[in-house]
Amino acid sequence: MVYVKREQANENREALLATASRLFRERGIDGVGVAEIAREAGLTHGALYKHFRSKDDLAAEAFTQGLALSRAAFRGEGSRRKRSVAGYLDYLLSSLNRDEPGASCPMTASASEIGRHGRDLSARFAQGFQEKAGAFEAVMDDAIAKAERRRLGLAIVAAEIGAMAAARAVAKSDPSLSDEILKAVHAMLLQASKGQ
Amino acid sequence: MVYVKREQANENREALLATASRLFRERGIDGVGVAEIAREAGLTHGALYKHFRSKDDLAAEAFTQGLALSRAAFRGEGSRRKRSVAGYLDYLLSSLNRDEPGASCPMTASASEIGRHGRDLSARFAQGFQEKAGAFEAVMDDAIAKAERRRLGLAIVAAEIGAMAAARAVAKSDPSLSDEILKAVHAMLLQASKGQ
DNA sequence: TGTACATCAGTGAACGCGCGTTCACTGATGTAC
DNA sequence: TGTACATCAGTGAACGCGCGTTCACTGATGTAC
Repeated sequence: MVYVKREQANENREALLATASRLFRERGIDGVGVAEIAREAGLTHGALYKHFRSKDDLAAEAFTQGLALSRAAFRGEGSRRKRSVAGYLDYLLSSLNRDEPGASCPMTASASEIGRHGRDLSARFAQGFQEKAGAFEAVMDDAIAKAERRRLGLAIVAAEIGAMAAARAVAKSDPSLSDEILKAVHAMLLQASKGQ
Repeated sequence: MVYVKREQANENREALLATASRLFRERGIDGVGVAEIAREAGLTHGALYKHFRSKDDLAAEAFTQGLALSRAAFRGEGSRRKRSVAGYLDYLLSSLNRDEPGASCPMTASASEIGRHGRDLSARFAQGFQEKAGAFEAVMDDAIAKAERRRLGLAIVAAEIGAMAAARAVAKSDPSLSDEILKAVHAMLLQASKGQ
């Protein structure tokens, strides 16, 4: 494995990104070491530094990669899920999503950590946030004023992030409260998305 | 400082709790070491283990202590802030609150981390969450059905947590987006709290 | 197409460092009589 | 109230461990002629 073709090297890089992305979402950036990431990707930690300048760099790239994957899933590419506010909320606020943080949106999984890291991660979060809000705007009723749709898009995404974080936080001790939170936010956001 | 009266020992314990609570909110539980906490509280790390069984134990106690303090501030004890949904939201979703995570609600500061720690922290979070939701229920219009008030209370608190996490996440790279998020969620929640 | 050689992904030992936790020790504090 | 002694908060050295990062080395891969 020491001497690899370019193609193989690219695959290794992708494996590092995918592994890092998953583990960071599951256990937090501070909760996972580079050695473990490299090992799970089938490499040694030394190789990791041939692909990324630092753990912070890896975290930033992994965040963006996770965003891209979860965006594709969210928009329902290849699925028959309805592209509507209700359809999006059904997906985002499901218990399935709650129970698999490693496969879910990195913004949702790491919300309260991002502010403690560098400007780079912050900018990537901001980008992802606006895109997700834009997806909601795009499926809202045209009768709602543009500025109001923008406001609602931002608020819905923020609320969805909070709902998932809270639902995950209480899941271990109070599963029924966890479900209740998801349903309560779902109902409130669906109502709010119709405008006043 | 080695030989202290009971009273002094209690003060030291409180200092450890207050320091831990602040630092955990500012940098995350995984982001702060016990040595630093003890040092900032004016003790050595050895002393910390006379007051708490482990770092996890300290984290749980610090979380509850932070909850109690922030609850008092939130409910506006000793202030002339209005006890209403609008008054609560003004306070919780302010840029002041955003910029001082070390003094704000521990649920908001650590939302996405709690799910990765033990059942104990989860239960404390759940308790704090329900209390905060209850405070909102208590100031909502009586005309709204009880079950609906409960639903709204939970949804509002979840959304508020998400709004603050998102606002903090983007603050470093896009301060105006950060403000926009806080305002958007404020408007949406105020509207929602009036019932349909 | 063949040859000569720079590039480069990957290895694994090593770096210094800080982590959470334990422990022997100290002697003032607090208690029991 | 005085005395004898167990308790107990705090110290600081030490534990093993994992952290992020660096580096000398390897030799197949890819390129330049």
